[in-house]
Amino acid sequence: MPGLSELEGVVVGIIRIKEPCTAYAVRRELTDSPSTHWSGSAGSVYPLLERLQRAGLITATEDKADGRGRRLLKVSPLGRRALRTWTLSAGKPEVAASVFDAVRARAFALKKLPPRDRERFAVEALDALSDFLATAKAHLEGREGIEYFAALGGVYEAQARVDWMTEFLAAIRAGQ
Amino acid sequence: MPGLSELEGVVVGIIRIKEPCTAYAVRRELTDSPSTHWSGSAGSVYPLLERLQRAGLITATEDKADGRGRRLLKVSPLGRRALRTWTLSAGKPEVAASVFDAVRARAFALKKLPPRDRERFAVEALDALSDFLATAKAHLEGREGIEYFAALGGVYEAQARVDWMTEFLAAIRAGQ
DNA sequence: TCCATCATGTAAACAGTTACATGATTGC
DNA sequence: GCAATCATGTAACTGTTTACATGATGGA
Repeated sequence: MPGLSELEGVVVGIIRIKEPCTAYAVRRELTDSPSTHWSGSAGSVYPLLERLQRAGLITATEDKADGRGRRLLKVSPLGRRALRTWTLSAGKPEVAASVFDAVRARAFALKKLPPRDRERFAVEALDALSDFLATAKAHLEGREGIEYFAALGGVYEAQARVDWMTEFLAAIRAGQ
Repeated sequence: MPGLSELEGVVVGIIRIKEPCTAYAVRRELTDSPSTHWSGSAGSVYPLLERLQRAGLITATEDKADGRGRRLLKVSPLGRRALRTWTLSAGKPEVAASVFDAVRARAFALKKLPPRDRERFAVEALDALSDFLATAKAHLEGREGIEYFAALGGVYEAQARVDWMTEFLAAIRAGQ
C-alpha cells in the first residue's frame, strides 16, 4: 500500500473534519479555498471518492428516502490510520519541499524582458498578491484552535509574497 | 491558442535564459530546484519539448557530428511573445492564487489527532522546514539581478513557513 | 414560478509520473 | 578501465481537467 496521494490526503482530511458530509460539501471546501491548486471539480472528486470507498478508507450511507440521492460520507478506522500516517509525513524533506508559487515561477522570465515590462509585472503582481492576502485573512474568520493556526500559515505565506514583491518592485525601480 | 500552461511557461522561460541549451540542461534546472513540484523527469520534458517545437515556440539544431546526439534549443520569436504573455499574466487573480504547500495541507488534519501527535507533527515539520529554508538560501548563491530577486521569493516564503510552524508549535505546547 | 444552489455523476482528452532503455563523454 | 554524469528517448499508468448531463430543494 503506497500511502495516500496529495489530493487523497486532503479529501480524507476534509471528510474526517466534517463527517458526516456529502461529496458536494467536500467539493465546496476545495473550491472555496483561497488556493486554486485543486479545482474541486466533479470529475476529480467523484472518481476519487469511489476509489477511497473501494479501498475501504471511507464509507457512504445509501438513503433511498433522500430525494436528492444524498450520500453521507464517513472515514473508516482504516482511513483514519491512513490519514494519520499521511499527516505525520509532514516531517519528510520531500513533503516540506513540495511547494509551488505561480507568480514566482514567472518572475524568473523577467530577466529577458525590458524595464517597462518588469515594472508592469511587479506593480500588477503586487496588486494581485495584496488581494490574495486579504482573501487569506478573510479565510481566518470564524476559525479557532488548530483550524485557525493551519489557515494562519496561508496568511504568513501570502504576507511573505507581498513583502517579497514590494522589495522586488523597489529593486526594479532602482534599475535592477 | 490557449496560452502556455504552467510547466510550458517554466520550460520556455528556462530555455530563454539559458539558450542555446540542451533538453538535459532544462531537466537539470527543474530537478535542482529546491521545490519538488516538477519532477523534471525525461518523460515529462521530452514530450513537452516536442509539443513546443511542433507549435513553433522553440527550435532545435540537428548536429550529426555530435556523438551524443545533442540538440541545442532556442526560443523562437513566436515563443518569446508567448513567454512574455505568460510572464505578464502574474497580475491575474487566479495566478496569484495558484499556490500549494504540502505541509499546510496536512496541518488541517491535526484537529482530529491527539496532542502528542500534534506536537510530533510540529517538531518534525519545523525541522524539515528549517532544512528547506537553508536549501532555499543556498540557492541564492551566485545569483544576481532579477534572478537573485526571483529566487529570493523562495527564501521569503520558506522563512514564513518556519515562522508559522514555530508559532504553531508554541500554540500546541500551550495546549491548543 | 423561477433561479440559485445543492447534489449527483460520466466521457474524452491531456498532462505528468515512474520505470525502463540505450549510449557517449569526462575525469580520476 | 571505470564510474559518474551527460544526453537522448519510450511505454504504461494514473490522475485531473473541462465539458457535458440530469434532477431536487429552498427561498424570493
